[in-house]
Amino acid sequence: MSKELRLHFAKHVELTEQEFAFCQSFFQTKRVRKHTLLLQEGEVCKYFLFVASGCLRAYAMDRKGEEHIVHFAFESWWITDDSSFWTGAPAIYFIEALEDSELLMIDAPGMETLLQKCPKLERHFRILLTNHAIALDRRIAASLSLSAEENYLQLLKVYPQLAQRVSLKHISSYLGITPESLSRIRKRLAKRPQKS
Amino acid sequence: MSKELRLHFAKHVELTEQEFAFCQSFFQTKRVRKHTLLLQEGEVCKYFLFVASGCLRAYAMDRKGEEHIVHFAFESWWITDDSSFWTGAPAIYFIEALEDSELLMIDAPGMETLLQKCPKLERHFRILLTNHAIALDRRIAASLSLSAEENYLQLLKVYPQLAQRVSLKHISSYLGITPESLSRIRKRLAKRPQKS
DNA sequence: CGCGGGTTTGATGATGCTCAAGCCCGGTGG
DNA sequence: CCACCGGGCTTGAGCATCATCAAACCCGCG
Repeated sequence: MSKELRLHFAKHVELTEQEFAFCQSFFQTKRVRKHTLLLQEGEVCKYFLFVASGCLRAYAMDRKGEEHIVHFAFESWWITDDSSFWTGAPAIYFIEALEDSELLMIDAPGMETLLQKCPKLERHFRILLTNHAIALDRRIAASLSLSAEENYLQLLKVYPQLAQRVSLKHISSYLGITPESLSRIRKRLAKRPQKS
Repeated sequence: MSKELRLHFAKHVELTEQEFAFCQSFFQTKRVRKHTLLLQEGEVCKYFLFVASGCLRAYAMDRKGEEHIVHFAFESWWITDDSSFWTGAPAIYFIEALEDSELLMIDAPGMETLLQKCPKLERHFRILLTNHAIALDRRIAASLSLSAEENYLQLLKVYPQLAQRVSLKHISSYLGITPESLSRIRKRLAKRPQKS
């Protein structure tokens, strides 16, 4: 299960076997079944999670009790409630497994130590966060300038796996529209000339 | 003008006078007047900009020629087109000064060298990017769950300076609504019992 | 079978958009 | 000093998109 983590780190830094073994020692592994709640709003988020396999979602709940998905996390992505994890503040998101998943977990003191002892990873995470920021900017730009339908198509272009793996309800929540609207959008697209 | 940069770095790392002097040597200074375009879509974004004073905006232009503001940058914030700056791809945003501004500029090779020679800054930027990601997540969650009016109020709560310094047109563009709508929102708010 | 979650469909309505006109105010030139 | 212009903001009327509410449908599972 840590093979995925090894490959993941290798994207931006080179680690020797020993170095990686050292890093790995900071993580616990966990297998969870679909629907497992890993974090609740209001708790302190103890772990930074690496998804070795499976799929999670982070969502916020508004005053009316509606859920709004802020992130999905598939294989070899990280997920956490950043503000809670890094500062110890109460979490503002829920995190839930959407499929049976294998996770690697590191807590905040572990993360601090890891980064201190293995400063190469500072670089790794800086690059990761930069890419993350690029993706978030694109999502924001898309939501500002596109219609619901265009937004959906753009999402599918970036994450083609999504339509297969995630329910209509969750995709609509991520897009900020109702399930009914997304259903109608799909219907329209289905009966329209489409490429590929 | 580099005093602001010094204070900024001091938020997350400690640098000696020499270290800072070294860092500083990587930056050029630039004063620009309101309305100056610092980056155009399609160009390669050569610089990572630190705003010592003043205010800039980054915006995307859609097919219809409408502008959508992705970020504002006030004093001691950074701004760039990340995907272009880090990878050399064509920029997808425009960057423009909204006020006369003082900028510190570093190019990509400079940035790489700086981070290599002064690894403490990896940490600084990682923390900065984490905070940035937190802010972006909140903006996304807000746009998913709030009405235009609630969104505007939330924005004012986070950046009270905004209403004074930035035109209605630009704020509405950031919120993803038309100037007309924001004008009506303000009218409604003005004639309603308000706190403070 | 029949239950139940997720999805689809339909009818109606609200929020925010479009287009067009008018207003306010600061700047310029006569 | 005033008349005029122009940009930014406001206001109004009609419209599009998407939300809401309610019902029906589909299909896997007990």
